[in-house]
Amino acid sequence: MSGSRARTRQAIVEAAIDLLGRNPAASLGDIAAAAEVGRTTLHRYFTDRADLLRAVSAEASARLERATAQARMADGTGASAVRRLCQEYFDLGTVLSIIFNESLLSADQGWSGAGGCDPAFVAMVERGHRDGTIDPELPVDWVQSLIWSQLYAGWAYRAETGASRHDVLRLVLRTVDGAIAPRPA
Amino acid sequence: MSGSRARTRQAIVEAAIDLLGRNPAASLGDIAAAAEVGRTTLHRYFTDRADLLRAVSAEASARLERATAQARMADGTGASAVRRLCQEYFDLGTVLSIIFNESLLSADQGWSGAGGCDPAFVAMVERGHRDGTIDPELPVDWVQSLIWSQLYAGWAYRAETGASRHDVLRLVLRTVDGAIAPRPA
DNA sequence: CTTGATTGGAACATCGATGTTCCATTCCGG
DNA sequence: CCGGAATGGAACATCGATGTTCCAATCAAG
Repeated sequence: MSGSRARTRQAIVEAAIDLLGRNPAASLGDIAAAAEVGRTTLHRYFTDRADLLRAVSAEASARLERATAQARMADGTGASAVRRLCQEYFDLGTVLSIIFNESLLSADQGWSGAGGCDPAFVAMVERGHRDGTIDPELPVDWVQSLIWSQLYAGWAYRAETGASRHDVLRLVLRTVDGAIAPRPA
Repeated sequence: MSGSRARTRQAIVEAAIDLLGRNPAASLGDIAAAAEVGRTTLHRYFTDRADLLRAVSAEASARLERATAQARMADGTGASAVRRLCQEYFDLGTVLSIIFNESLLSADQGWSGAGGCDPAFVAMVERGHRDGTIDPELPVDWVQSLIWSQLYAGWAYRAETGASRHDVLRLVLRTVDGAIAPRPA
């Protein structure tokens, strides 16, 4: 039945996001095991490893886009929008790693990772430059790189230290705020 | 002759640091090619892949230690010492990735990556907490994670944008300074 | 020049990951 | 209950990375 197929497929994609986020070289066998399906079943849904990767990438992009929309980058001061964006991205977890690694391989998406293309993001940071809430010395690209690296660092920090979600989010926001703040000097 | 052997060995280790830093799954064949030696020769110097990894790890640790000593973490204010440390680490390049990935696998070294053990580092940050140059709300572990992530981000940023060493170092230092500065509020 | 050291290449066996095929079992709606 | 859909496991072929062996070519010092 079609409902069952959809559920199985989703379970595989989710297991793949989890494992591939931690280790991009995870084997299909491990992914199948994590999804609690046979390796045969996995191949029944995704002919190739590449096929699975495409599905994972699509799911990750969808989640990223949802979080992005949620952040309303066009509202408020530049810095407050950056803060909201960090909050929304924070819970993406291993999806961040997926997007991050993916951007190094296929420069297909109009977004993220590499050349910092997303016009809404550029607009947000440049607005911050003008309204005095983001250090004008920091290029847009750099701010993007800063956000990604801090979100990743926060995720890793949490995994290492076992700190609470709330505490780590607090640290990330405080750090990013301080980093992008214009200098008094 | 012994001089030749040492030179060949060093060339292999250096090529390995370069390739493995970019891609931890690089094949021995690629590494041999990058070192401009035959794969046979590589195996003559390092029986295992594990054997080569040990040598790479040792070399990376040595370079890291040299840079650490150079930074004189005990001198000056906490923040100024952090700044010096970033400067010294900045040129380590792919060595940073090696150390970073390594720390996730083998928690043997008394240093770096994971639990932030190095007593000199702890002393430096706590000094900064006391002398008012480092935000006391940021745990020592977090400052360490911040430094690593920014150095890595800086390296990646440079590779992506082609910005000059000097400009990227400037961005890294400015960002870390701002991030660890105590908040006026 | 001669000799031992060093190297590169070819061939081979092994191993794990991958992808495919086939069959038995289980699940679920009609 | 029945029949098709969905699943899991076993077996097999393939492929790339790895590690080993052997031999010919080259280098470098005496």
